[in-house]
Amino acid sequence: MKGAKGKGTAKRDALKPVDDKITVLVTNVNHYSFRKVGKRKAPAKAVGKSKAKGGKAAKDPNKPKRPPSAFFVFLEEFRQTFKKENPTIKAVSAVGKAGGEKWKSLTAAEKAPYEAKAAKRKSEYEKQMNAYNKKQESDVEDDESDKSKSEVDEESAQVSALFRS
DNA sequence: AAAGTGATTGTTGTA
DNA sequence: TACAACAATCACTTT
Repeated sequence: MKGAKGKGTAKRDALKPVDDKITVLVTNVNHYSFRKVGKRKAPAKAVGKSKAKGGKAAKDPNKPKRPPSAFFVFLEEFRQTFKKENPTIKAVSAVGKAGGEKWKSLTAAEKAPYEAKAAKRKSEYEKQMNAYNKKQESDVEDDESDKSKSEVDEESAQVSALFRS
């Protein structure tokens, strides 16, 4: 009975806390209203990672993944630091909590570099999406013999994008 | 063996 | 406009 998870079938958060901090910034923010005060996710979607069963959606290795937010960029670095100071702690939950707490303690100026990097990532994402969409159009139907040429051309574009930075 | 889970915040995509 | 879903990570859990 380790019962580490407890819920078991609970997808990601089922019922997340979010009850004490959110109210604060809601008052003045008219643009974005409430940040989803209450539940984050209701349906039980399989995320699409696996599935790979008779279906067709998902399972697109070429599909570019969403660009990491500034917080995630910060997390990448934070994880290393956290791991060094806490080599024994490897739980994602521990790093996530510590990272979130630290992130909030950072000032806008300190977040700036991370946001800049995130913006850059987004730029690349758009570029890759462009290539991905283009591929989709060509991929709908056609002869696979010509596909090789297309793939090579697209890869070159992506590689070039990476070098541009 | 391989996919899923947990925990964080931000951004993207969709209705 | 507002919400749902997903992005990385890694040991453990489940099928």
